[in-house]
Amino acid sequence: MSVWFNPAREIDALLRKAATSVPGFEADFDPELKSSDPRHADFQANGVLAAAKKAKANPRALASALLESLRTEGGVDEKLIQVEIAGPGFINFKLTPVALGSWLREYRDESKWRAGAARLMGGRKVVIDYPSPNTAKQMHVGHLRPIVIGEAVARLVEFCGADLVRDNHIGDWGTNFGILILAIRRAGFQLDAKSPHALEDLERLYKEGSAATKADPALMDAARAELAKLQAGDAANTALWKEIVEVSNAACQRIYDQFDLKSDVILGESFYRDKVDQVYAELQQYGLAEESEGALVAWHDEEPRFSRHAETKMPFIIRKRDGSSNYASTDLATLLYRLEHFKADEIIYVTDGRQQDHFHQLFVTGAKWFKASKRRLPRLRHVWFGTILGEDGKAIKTKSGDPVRLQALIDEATERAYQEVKKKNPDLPEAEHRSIAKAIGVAALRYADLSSSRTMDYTFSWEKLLAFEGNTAPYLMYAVVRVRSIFRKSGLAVGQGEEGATDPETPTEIALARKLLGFTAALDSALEDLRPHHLCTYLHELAAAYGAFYAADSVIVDEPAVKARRLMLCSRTTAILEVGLRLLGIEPVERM
RNA sequence: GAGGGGGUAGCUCAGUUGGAUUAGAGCAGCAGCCUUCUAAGCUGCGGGUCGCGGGUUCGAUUCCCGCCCUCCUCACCA
Repeated sequence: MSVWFNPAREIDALLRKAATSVPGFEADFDPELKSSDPRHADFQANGVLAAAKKAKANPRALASALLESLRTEGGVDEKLIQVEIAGPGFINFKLTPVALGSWLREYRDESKWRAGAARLMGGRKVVIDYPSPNTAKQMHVGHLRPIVIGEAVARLVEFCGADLVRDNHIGDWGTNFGILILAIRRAGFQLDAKSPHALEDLERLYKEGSAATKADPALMDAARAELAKLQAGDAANTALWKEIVEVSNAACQRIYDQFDLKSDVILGESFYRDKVDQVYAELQQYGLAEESEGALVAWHDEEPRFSRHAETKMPFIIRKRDGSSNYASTDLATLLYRLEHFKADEIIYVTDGRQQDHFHQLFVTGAKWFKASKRRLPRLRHVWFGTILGEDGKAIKTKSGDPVRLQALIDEATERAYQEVKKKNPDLPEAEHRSIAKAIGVAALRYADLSSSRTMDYTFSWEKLLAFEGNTAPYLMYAVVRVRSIFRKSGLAVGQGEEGATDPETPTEIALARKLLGFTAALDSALEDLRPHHLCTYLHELAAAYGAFYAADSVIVDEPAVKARRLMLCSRTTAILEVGLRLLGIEPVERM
């Protein structure tokens, strides 16, 4: 018989079918099949308990009637799956070593898993918006998250079959430019885009401008006026703006390169400067926007918070009092562009959680607008993340204080990794020490950020971000290195030497094999809410299972069948670890 | 006030639609394991009334209600 790629799904279907001929089960019976504590079983069906309650029947009796029906219908092959009733009426399904072995022989490489995953998002056109920084600031540790989370989500979605456009929607058309231009003028500063200190100078000026406009409302108005001039096409401000953007983008690119981040398009807010008038016109035409205190705003009375009757007014401001555009204007224009130009089925925005209200209003406004104009509305998702906090427990900001720069963090991670690899593996050539250190350092940062739930805030700490032991990227990469070393020493390529492999036998072989089968479930749960930490958790468990196997069972042994099956386990382990690490944006290394 | 995040082991955090005698992991602590495939590793031990109080249920860290603590957002910043 053929081997099921996803046994849980097949068992679920069989139980539903079996239930149709058993009195006591309704037509919409859900077996509630889920993965189980491995001490009991691989999967357990809990649904009989709920059904028994409805039918006022004895759950265990109902469960055995269901199993009887399953058997008469052909049931499951008991050589592959053991079934038993347990506890108050759970049905346990345990995969036998025969089933595990068959699966491992059948589903052997990335192309098989990719094909399996493609059913999740295959054929969908998806635009993902990240890391979308504001311009004219140096990147600090707070900018780690949009880069790392955005990249992981993008790769995950792409792996699952989406036709993906990565759009870096940089913030290059907002009031921060008004502040910066004002500060430059006030300081009499001459910007030299070629100066190596250009960005530092801009950042210093921005900080000065930010403090000054905060202290003096008249200066804030002056800053807004500079922005209005820029948006109106003023030649001097436009020239200055161009230089600032150029300096800023070059600096960002140096960071992106180190994170292996590539955008398909960079369509910043300024790209939409000539597209906002249509937004104003249409929203007014459909009665979705109106004047309020001189600004053009959208209210959403059906939501108390965004209602015009709310105690604290919170309108969606789509055009400012002075006529200039803002975040909302350009985001609405961007929404339309992504529908018309990219034919997006889905748009994913990766930003800080403090923008939740903005996106809520954007999505509601967009939905009403597209409905009124008879346009198709893409699925809109805000993939938000928590804030990285400074030692003081407050969000890290450029405006105040002096946050750790992202480049400094990368450099420190690389240096620590370099010292470590030189100590652990002194015989490697210097160049390899350097390249391994770079890979491990950045990987450690990424994984540290990705491994906790993205909606959690966390406090910045060198110790946390640069850990190399335990549940860290180096631990996972190390598991890959140990597998590859075995193949290298045996003169085999990964994937070779497994002819005649028997089914897993020892407890550690069986535990590893079961963990390997869990890959697809891990993908599902990571994709569900676009939460990469589910993948991290899985990969750590897989690496741990490999660690136990590695310590308990020698691979290079004399008995050919044992050796073959252990090589097979090694090969599958490294293949899944490598695919999983790459989904997180981490490139494995051969040695470390 | 409204909306959102969080409150689980000394610390940092998992816990998928409520589920099974011991609620998991990493770090930190303690005790072991390198002449054989890389010890960035492996094995074991100790450590938790899952914020508090009710409710629903055969069963609640998970669902409902109330309360407490904490962080974030709330008119022209993005």
